[in-house]
Amino acid sequence: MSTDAPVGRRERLRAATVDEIKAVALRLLVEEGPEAATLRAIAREMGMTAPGLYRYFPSHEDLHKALVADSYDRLAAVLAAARDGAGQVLATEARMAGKPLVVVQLVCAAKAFRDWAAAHPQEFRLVFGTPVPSVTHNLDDPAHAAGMRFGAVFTEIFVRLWAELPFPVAPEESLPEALASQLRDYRTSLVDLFGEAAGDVPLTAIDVFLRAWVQLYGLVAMDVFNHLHFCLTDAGPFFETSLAALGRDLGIEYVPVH
Amino acid sequence: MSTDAPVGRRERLRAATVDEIKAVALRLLVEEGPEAATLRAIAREMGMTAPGLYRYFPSHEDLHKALVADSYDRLAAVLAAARDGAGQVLATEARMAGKPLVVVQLVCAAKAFRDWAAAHPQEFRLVFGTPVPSVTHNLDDPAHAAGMRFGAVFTEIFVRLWAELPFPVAPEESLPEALASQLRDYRTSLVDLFGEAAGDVPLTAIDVFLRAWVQLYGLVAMDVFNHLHFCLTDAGPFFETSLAALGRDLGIEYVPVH
DNA sequence: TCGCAGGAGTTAACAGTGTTTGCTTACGGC
DNA sequence: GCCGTAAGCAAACACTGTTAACTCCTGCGA
Repeated sequence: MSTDAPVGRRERLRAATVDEIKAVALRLLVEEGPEAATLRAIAREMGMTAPGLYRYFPSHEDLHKALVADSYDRLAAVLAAARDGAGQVLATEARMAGKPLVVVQLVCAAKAFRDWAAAHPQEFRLVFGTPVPSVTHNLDDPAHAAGMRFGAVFTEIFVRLWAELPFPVAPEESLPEALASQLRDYRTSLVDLFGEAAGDVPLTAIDVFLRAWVQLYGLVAMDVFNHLHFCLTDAGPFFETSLAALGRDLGIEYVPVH
Repeated sequence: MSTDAPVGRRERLRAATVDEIKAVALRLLVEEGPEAATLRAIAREMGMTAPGLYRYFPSHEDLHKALVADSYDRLAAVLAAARDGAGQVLATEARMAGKPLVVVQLVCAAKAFRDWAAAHPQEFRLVFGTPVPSVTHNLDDPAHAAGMRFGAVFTEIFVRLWAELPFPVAPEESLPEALASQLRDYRTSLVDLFGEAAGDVPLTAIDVFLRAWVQLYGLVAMDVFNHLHFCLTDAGPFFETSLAALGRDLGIEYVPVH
């Protein structure tokens, strides 16, 4: 987002310009479509010329990547806010009475994900659509790091869900070893992020959780990308029944929010 | 694909040129990436110049749409072939003994879908990735019609699955009316395609089936688009456990194929 | 306070894109 | 065999991302 503690006036002005470039680019991308966010259009909007932008971004693609990273971060913030608002929902909505907080948090985050996608389809495409040409998911890519921060919101809730409300799963031995070893590595990275509690989650539970995430992604992506048009005109109610089914897989009872 | 019964020599030559343009464009798109399939590059490859292509396609975007439609049709043909090969699988693979044919057909088709996506990632992007700018899914769009032909392979198997092996579902009344009405319309269109048998499928079963399709799409799309890289390096084994879970939802027992 | 290094921004240009216009050429149907 | 029309081309237009060379200004160090 913004750099930390710019020392001199020069750096401050520079950071402000970087932010303005990204803001204008995002506005063009959202309002006029992805192909409208050309360097010349962005520069024109800012009262300068295209080559000047190269003082701030080494290429158009790098600017694009910065927009992806920022969108990831905004989405992560929205999800975190929804999670943190779950307590309020739990306190005010009558039918929520007695629900475990972590369950309400998961439902709120899932709904916030869909709502964000519906409200910001262009940004959703930007982030979750076809990646740029054969994207080499470099670990030092800022967009990749931002993607991890986004995913952490869901996984953190899930780790807590398992700690508080474990659901019955098959024994780990039932998994093919080729999958088990991958999930073990993934679980190790979760321990680094969320502490020892993550180490207690069985691989089969992670398997179920990943499937839930795939389901959530698939549903929202097909909706935004118009791949559900062949059968549904409004995917909203279908999202409800899908959340309910998803809750059954996770051993929790789904209760509609809002 | 190819026109039906070209009368004169002129039309025959023309159809051959159209096919060559699409073949060259697809080859460039697959081998050099989507942005390499420019009109000039295609024309150069064919020993002609870019404006000449306008005799065959009114715009670059129309050529693109034709490629989408063709890819849909090729995929549909692959799925149909996998379905028709299920009898052979049933006869030769020992552990398949006693399985209902329709179940093997569904599994074969699902696996063929993933295998095709893995073998043709660029074509998968072409068809299932971010659609062209705010795609207006016109009913007269050939790509849309091809998409319906593709979907029909899965839905036909599903209608037959229900007729032969219905699984327990919740009563239709449990669905929110906003969803039920949409599913009713969709079921009516299925009756037009597959006959009266489709009319007997409960709306709740269609709800389950759609969710299965969303799961399948989400899994394959996330794999091709590299959105599973954060947790898996090879999505193959995860696809297996997902197919098993998917089978449970449909009340069938999953048996690995090949 | 002053001088200057270096950052910011410009113009001009290049190679590429999709697309249109006007032209020539060649060939299939009458 | 002629003719009309389809096929294809060269040139041009308005774009795109990107580079090079240049000017100007300004914030910083002495």
